[in-house]
Amino acid sequence: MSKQLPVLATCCTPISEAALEPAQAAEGAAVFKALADPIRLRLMSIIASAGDEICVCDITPHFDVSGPTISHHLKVLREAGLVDCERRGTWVYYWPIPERLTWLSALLATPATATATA
Amino acid sequence: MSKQLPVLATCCTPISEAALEPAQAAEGAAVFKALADPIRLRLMSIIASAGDEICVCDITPHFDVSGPTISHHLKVLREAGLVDCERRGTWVYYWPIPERLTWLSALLATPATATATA
DNA sequence: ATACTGTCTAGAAGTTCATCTAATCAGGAA
DNA sequence: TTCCTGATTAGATGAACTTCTAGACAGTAT
Repeated sequence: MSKQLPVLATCCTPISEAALEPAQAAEGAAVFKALADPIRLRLMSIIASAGDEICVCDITPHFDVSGPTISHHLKVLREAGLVDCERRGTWVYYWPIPERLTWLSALLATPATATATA
Repeated sequence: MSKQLPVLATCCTPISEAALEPAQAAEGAAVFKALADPIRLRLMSIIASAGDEICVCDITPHFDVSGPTISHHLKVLREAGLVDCERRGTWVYYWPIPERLTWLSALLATPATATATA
């Protein structure tokens, strides 16, 4: 179930430091788009804060939308490289890819961010 | 030209640490949506890396789309609270609101982020 | 006042997106 | 095998988004 993705640089220059090249902007915007939905942002947060991994069956009850809709949103997060998953028996488990979040966080970092997170 | 916005908490719990409440998720997703477009992400980057402020007339030449399209995207960034602007004579100047970027960066922070930005 | 420049607003066209229902696939149990 | 449950895929619909052209507005200069 793993996806082949263009590998994002593991580190980057924050957007406040130098203007992004169009190609980098397209890459970054695609990942932000994956988080630009309330349900997907909550999904990401539930998965990322779950500790290790979490079963879809434990995710769905948090939401008021249909199962296929959750499945669709999980696919978007997967294709953005933010999470990955594996079927084990009847159930499918999801876990976060924290490098992706780290990369985004660094992209948005400002001089104040370093102080705030230090 | 300043906007009245619901004030985001200046600090926050990273999404990896605790699951976001629906209301927080809606708030965050709205800001991510503003950055989820290649042109807007480049605009944000150009404005944030300009030092102090920058004239629209110095922004437009970087892009291949029409003036009204740039104007529309700047409005989206403004309504997301990411930038603000002021007309001075013939020209309009934009500057970043770095607290907003700091907030987003902190929201996405992971344990690794603190190390990376420290 | 009139003309010119820089920027924004209004309205329209085409595209993308979120969501649903129905159907399909994967795996376990009888 | 056959049935049942968990999850995904397929297809359709209505809403939202991006972009354009045309027009309006703000300010300067002649």
